[in-house]
Amino acid sequence: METQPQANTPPPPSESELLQVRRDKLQKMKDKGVAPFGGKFETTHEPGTLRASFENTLPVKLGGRVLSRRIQGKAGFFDIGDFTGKIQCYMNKKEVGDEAFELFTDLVDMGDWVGVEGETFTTKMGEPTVNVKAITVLSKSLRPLPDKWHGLTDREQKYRQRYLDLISNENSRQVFVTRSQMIAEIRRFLQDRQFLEVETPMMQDVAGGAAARPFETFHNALNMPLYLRIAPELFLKRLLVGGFTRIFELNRNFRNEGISRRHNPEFTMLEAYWAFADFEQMADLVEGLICHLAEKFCGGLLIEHKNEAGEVTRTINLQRPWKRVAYRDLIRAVDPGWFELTPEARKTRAAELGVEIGPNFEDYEVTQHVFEKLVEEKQFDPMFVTHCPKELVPLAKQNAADDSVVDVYELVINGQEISPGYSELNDPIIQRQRLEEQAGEEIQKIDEDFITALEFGMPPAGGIGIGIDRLIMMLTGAESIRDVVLFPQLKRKAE
RNA sequence: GCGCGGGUAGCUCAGCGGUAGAGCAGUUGGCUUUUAACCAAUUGGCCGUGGGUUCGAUCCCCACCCCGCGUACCA
Repeated sequence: METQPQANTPPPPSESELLQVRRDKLQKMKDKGVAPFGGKFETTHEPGTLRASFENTLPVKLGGRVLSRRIQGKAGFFDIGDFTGKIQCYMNKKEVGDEAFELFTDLVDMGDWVGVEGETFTTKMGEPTVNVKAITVLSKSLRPLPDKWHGLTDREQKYRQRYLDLISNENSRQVFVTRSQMIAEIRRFLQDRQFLEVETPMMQDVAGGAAARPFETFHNALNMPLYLRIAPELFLKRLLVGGFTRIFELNRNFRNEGISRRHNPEFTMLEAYWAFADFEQMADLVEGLICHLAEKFCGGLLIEHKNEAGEVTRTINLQRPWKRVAYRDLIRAVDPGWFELTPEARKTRAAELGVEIGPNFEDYEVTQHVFEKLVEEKQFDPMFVTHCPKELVPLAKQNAADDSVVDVYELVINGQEISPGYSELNDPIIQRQRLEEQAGEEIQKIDEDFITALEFGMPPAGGIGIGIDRLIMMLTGAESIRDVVLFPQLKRKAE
């Protein structure tokens, strides 16, 4: 094969035409003395809120991004929007003058931020509109927006460039606004019940409070390794010891594990502790909280999940009271003779039931896998699974009548764990034994200072965790945790 | 890690051995109550990356990168 002559090699990559056109407009703005990147602009309204509580003949001043334009000769319509929604604007050449009108038609693009000042009116098509008297460029956009009709559908780009997703997809914007409002409401709900919000370390010497691999980092000045927390539990219990008898923390946890539809390496967890309460009261609290959120934000206790075509694919019924069933009863419903089998026979039986079992599984793990595959993943309406085997939950109190199980619930909704709740273990001697049994070889992972704190006396207490991301998924119908986390973790993409 | 699917214009998508297509966006005209505005014309591509096979590869084969779904591991 012959090599191409040098003269035929393509010219060096230049900016695409679309980008160049916008840079040219930027320069033209500067030439006309129009500042393309604006500054302070005092507003009276936001686009969405103005449209939602619209009145005619109202003088208004507001800012937003130009989302669409419909120009027809000597007049034109355009929509401006932000996280509150959008509103239509109208400009008439005769009213605003040639200069302002041509600035708008010639130099302002879809995607630019503008400030408008004018008076509201309703068009003959019935659309609430701002009749613009003056327009101010607040920020020139140098890149074109995604398709105005289809929005941004490429999953990778939605996650990597969330701002584009938020600009162009109404659903996505709504999910994150709702998420924010729900989290604010959770705080209000707990504060109304005299819970105190606290902050405990995210960088910990020993990553305790759950069974998960932590992220490791290093503090130079202290010359010591640190771990990002996998749970705040052990610090919150220290605060119970300190007399903070109703507390909660709502913030990020970090777990160095696989990523999936249900797992992001950093995720938001609520933990709350209520001294002198038990797991049953905590179940009542969680039931009340989630129903409150559903009624406030989802229009009731029937949560409909829809596919992209808008068809209802699942309805979750949150009507109270929620079922409360013992773990072992749920297993017996799958196989009545399960607990009469030998551990070896249980492995065989699990395989017969279609549950894959690893060769080194402990007996309780075999049962737990059967539970996860045949109970949890099939349970969509809320159910409190109570009295789990103690091996699964080393920080909870053993049941008074049967010390092989613990006084806990595991709330399952939408086929996944949403919230655990415990009667917290406050006996320091038993707590040490339980943690040692769990740690096995890795005994250095025991948080000795936590045990010391318990030895000073921790009040009996009920505790809960709520996986906020999964809760939001359930309430908004999102199928992936990435759709409720603004910037989910992705692999670096080579340039 | 393994399996399946995907990566083509700024965006949404066709094309699957024979000169790269459409809609939207953009550009140029026209249009003073439109709203996926409309009418006319038109610009725009390392067809994810690197190797093969072939006269010829966006298309077939191999490897790699990234994304999604499932599964396994971490537990």
